[in-house]
Amino acid sequence: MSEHYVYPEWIHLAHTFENGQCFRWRKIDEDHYVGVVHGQVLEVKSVPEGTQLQPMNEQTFQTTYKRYFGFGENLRQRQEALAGRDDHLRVAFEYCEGLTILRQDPWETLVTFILSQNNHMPRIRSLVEKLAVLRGKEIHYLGEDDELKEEAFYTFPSPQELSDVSEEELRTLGFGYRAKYVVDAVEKVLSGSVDLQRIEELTLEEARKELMKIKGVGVKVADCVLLFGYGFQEAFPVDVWVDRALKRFYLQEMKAYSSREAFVQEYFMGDGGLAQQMLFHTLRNGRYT
DNA sequence: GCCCAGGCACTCA
DNA sequence: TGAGTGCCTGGG
Repeated sequence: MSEHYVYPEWIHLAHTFENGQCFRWRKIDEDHYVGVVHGQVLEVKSVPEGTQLQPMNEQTFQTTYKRYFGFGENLRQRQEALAGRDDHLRVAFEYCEGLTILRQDPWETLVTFILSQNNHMPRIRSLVEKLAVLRGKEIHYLGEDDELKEEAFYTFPSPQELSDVSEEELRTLGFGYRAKYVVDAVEKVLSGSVDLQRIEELTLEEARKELMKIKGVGVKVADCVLLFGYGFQEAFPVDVWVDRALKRFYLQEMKAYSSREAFVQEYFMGDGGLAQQMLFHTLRNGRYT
């Protein structure tokens, strides 16, 4: 049996893993998931004392995974502050308790959201998985579940590992017109014309511009990468669902602002990313009547 | 079997 | 600067 570690903070795993911010977690049963993160197969379970991770030791947790799960970032207080703004956010707060915004690997997040455009979630999952099988490293599950032990898992391939992948090869796998976007992202990151490390030091606006140098990356995809990959808490990706929510709930308020962007920054108090996830998740799951 | 999805790029006014 | 349209594909 591999080592495990329990962090004394509870998060709602289903709300966190099944809200469209990540695509490599799989449900084993209630409050129990398995996924590939930072090059290893990780099992996560909600337990009475908090959140149990396996395999994990305290040092690895502190250096890598604490950040990934967004632990220790006053999530509840921030959600509560948003809930105080209006009834729509209050409803979302009650439904989304324990929803966390993950801080995933920027490269993986970038490619994942390039693949997300014009796609359903199950298909996004399938494409991400295909890419992992294509060039990722095979790794194995180290827990106690006998079925999972038999399975092969794959890391998400680095830009170097994808350097020899052609548009043609990706098209054959069903990537469609997004194939050339993935190839372009690999080229620009490897050549240094897009510097993924530098992005975290930029302002939201500058960071967006940098990411949008890549073909197939527009404002929506860039904002997803900045929020889910870099932790820009003020990033506010607007997809069809969030667009519906804004029009349905905030049309009047928005008119008082010079732009939608200005409204979002002011109204959600710099915590647009969290507000966006709450509204998206609540609306998409039919909790607004 | 058809429809359409957590968009983007390109064109044209 | 904004609206309109084509794009790959397979899950629902």
